[in-house]
Amino acid sequence: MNTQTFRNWQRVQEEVLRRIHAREWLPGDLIPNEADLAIEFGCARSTVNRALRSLADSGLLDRRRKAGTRVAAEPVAKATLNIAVIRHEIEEHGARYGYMLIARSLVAPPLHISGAMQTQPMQEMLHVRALHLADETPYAFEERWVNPSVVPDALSEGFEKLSANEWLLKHAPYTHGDIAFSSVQAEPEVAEILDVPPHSALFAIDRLTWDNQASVTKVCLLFAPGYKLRTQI
Amino acid sequence: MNTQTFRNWQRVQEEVLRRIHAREWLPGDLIPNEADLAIEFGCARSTVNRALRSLADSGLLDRRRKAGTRVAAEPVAKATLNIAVIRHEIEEHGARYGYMLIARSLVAPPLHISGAMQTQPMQEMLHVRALHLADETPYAFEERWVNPSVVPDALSEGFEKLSANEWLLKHAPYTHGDIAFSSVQAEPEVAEILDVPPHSALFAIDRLTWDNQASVTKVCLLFAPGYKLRTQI
DNA sequence: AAGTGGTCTAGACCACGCG
DNA sequence: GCGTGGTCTAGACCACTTA
Repeated sequence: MNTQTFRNWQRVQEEVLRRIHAREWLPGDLIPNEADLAIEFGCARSTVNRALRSLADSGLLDRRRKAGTRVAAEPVAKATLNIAVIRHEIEEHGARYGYMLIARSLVAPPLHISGAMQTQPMQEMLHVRALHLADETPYAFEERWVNPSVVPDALSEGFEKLSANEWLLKHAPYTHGDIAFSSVQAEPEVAEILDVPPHSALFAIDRLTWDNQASVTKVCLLFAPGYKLRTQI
Repeated sequence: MNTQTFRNWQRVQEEVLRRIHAREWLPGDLIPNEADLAIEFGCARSTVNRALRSLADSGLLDRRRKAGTRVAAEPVAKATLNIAVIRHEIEEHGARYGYMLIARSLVAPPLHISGAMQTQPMQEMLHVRALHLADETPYAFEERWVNPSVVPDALSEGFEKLSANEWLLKHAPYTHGDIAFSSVQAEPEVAEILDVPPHSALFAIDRLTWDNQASVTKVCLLFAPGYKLRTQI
């Protein structure tokens, strides 16, 4: 029944992709329903369903009950970024990872931090500043706020050898988070830490994670010039 | 059989998520196999399979035949970015979209372009430079190379009113692409176009798309300071 | 060798949302 | 109303990988 011995739904998917790409089915076109395609491909409807659902997830198809399945008029490219631990990212490039703690304190945060994290303005938070290095060269500066009422164990962790970046991933589960990528000019202090000229263009990743309704941690990572975040679409 | 009338697999998924999050199942732990979970949840194995497969896709579970399913020791956060047409991005923010063509020519590209696009060095390519505006303010500078042997129709398109960004999405299908995000200093010429101080930190998106083995287009988008690319994890 | 997840099937019921 | 996709089931076979 299969022309290959396995992954029949991928065969279906590839054939559908081929038809879209060969412009047999044009953007906006209604394609045959699942039952008809199942007959055509000689497989069960659920196999067709899996193939089409997967393509709809990637944005190439628009599916609506009763209205049927259409080729997306303007496919939205979806790029999936893997946000790994910085140590792994560096080691994957074949470089030697280094870590330096710059500061660690328990203080009341600035208002824009307590505001974003929705904590009481006077509540003390754990503040950690650290540097990640690749082959002894500054790679990324990390500035982080940790909510101690959600992660009390963090108070007894010095972050001297193990980065907060890595410690939190193992000890502080989160349910969801917001992430933003941007470009910023290096302030003099950060420029010195990263050993780059003042006002260099740095790649910034801002991340705020939540454990249900409570904020876990807010981090800003500033990457030295030359950093690129890559992926495929 | 369902406690809600629909989406039973999501109930299973949420219960598994709850157990991971409540640390009933710790990172690295082996969880019960599909058949046992199906009995426990009173549903078919394929329902459990869908729930667990979906969690494995998001990086929270590691699944291997015979070895079973484990809670990921270090969940890799996967951020999905929707790379939309710039016009839509601006209009979604409630701003008025504007477009200005700066230059359009057919020339032999620099070597690093023909190299990346794997075209013959002397082969002429369509070169387009344009500006996207939000509420009359420069938003992003677009510099693009289009492979005319893959998209011949582009030669008869002036890109005076409709941006290449938008035109290509409708007229030039692609099978895959590479994308990179980085931070760059504005060169004087670009700074003037974007109306920002020289050496401003710009957010850059580099994209190279392919139609099977042939490169379709290579584009560099430079966003004015303040731009942020946001998503959820 | 044996247990696990990956896939497929044939059939079923139903939520949704066009018309 | 009714066609469509969304989901679920019970069962089956098999690829993979570890023990």
